[in-house]
Amino acid sequence: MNAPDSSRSSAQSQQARVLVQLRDLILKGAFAPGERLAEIPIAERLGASRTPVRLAFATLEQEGLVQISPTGGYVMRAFTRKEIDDAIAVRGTLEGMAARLVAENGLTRGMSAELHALLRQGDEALAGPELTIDGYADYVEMNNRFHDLLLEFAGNAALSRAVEMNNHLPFAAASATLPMHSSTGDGRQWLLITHHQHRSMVYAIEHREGTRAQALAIEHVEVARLNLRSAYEEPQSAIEVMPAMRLLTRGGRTGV
Amino acid sequence: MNAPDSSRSSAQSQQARVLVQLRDLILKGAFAPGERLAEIPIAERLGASRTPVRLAFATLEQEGLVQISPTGGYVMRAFTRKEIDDAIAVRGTLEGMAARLVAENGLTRGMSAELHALLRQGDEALAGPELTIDGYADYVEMNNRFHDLLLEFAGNAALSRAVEMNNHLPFAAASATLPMHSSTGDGRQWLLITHHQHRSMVYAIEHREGTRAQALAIEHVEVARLNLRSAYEEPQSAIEVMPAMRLLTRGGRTGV
DNA sequence: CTCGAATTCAATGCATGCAATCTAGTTTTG
DNA sequence: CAAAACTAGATTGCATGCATTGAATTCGAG
Repeated sequence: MNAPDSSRSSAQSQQARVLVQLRDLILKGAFAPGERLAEIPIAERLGASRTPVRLAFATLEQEGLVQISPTGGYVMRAFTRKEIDDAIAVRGTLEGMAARLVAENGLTRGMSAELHALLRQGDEALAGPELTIDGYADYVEMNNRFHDLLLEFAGNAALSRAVEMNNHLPFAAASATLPMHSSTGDGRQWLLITHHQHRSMVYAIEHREGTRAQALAIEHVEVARLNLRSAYEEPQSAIEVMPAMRLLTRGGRTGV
Repeated sequence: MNAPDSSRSSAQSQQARVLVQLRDLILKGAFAPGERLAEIPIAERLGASRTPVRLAFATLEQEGLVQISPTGGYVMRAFTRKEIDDAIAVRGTLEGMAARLVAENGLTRGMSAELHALLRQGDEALAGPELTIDGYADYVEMNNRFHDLLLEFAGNAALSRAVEMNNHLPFAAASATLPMHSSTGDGRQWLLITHHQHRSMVYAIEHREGTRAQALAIEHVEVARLNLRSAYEEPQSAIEVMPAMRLLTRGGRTGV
């Protein structure tokens, strides 16, 4: 209706653009769990025809964000707390494997330098007595790169793919569970803890302590679980920072 | 134009049928690595229009079987030996996690009975002094169900999804690396070893020995790695049993 | 004879039309 | 008044047409 032909000048294909925008909409909680995802309204909303939308649906279904309706079409999925918890546990196992691999294979000088640069970046982000918004953003950015780098250094494509797939679920990614406590006072405390874990992991990796590096990576994701748990206790405040909280069901049911 | 509308009476959708058939074609080595996968010939070959084929491509690309060509369209992927090895290692880690979870959560009576039934089925398949074709098929069937059951008992949907995704890669699935030695004399030896590992895993799980169960599951996939390695040494005989061997590149390059 | 450039052909990406199917609303009957 | 059946509307699944873009072939020049 509103002729959204803005950003039509984007050089990439419709298919890629629709996929990204639709995934963003979903993760922003634009659709309620169980809601029918009709092709035509979404196509109009994104300024494309039904074909790229349908393509995007196929991908999003693989990613686990939408479900195929038995009657045809797609339906917004609901996520239980257990599912998110389980996905975080899977991430812990996979990142633990990555850390162990990196420790066993050893770091080149360049790799080590990159990791230490990220550690310093984290130091700076957490330097002051108070955590600023910019410092927080810097830390999140550093955190993402740290986790990506570990996977890259592990040199296992299947492992990277598995983590990437897992991270598509809401709240399962490394950065997803950090933001919720940024404004509260103890947010900095949590970041100091995770940052210390990062430093320990680098130390363990550099000293070829594979088992320790693995254990640290597994323990590392427990912070994400704790943060998610506390977000559950204050849903109304958490939903403002993380709109995808809408996708979580209260009870134990997957939206069927 | 030759209108292959056989099996058109299948009740399922074109999309699902094309996806399954195309995946089968790929895993049977119908396309050479790097080969351009044109929509029209494939659509004609499968008796559908280009639309379902395109949909299937999107899914297969998520599964990692085909690549998007930078110029547009899709290209058959090549797999290096390292990629397969890495995928098997990932499966080991994930199945190790599953075994540990089952051990920690405990088995119900029914679960235990199911596992023991599979163990007995394996005993019978390997009973005779010689391994028959039927016995081999029974063992493969049992093996698949064993691994599926462990994942199911783990009760972690994200974990199941990760394994499922990983298994889409050729040779990465649990059953994929068993068949190659069926005809040779030492095939039975290998199956006896893996069967013993199954039994040990069930024992460890029943006794809540999570770490042992995990270690056994990780070690379990090493047999798959060894089998894959020996298949490399006799490529011409292996390619007859496993046509997907064609998809493996000799050198270290991914088909680019 | 070889290399380069222009042209022609084919294939993709996307939009849309059409038939089958599901949904919702309304009417009718017990 | 309630429940079931029928009808009308809308939506999906699929096929296909069209324009744009990449690839290959052929022609020409050095």
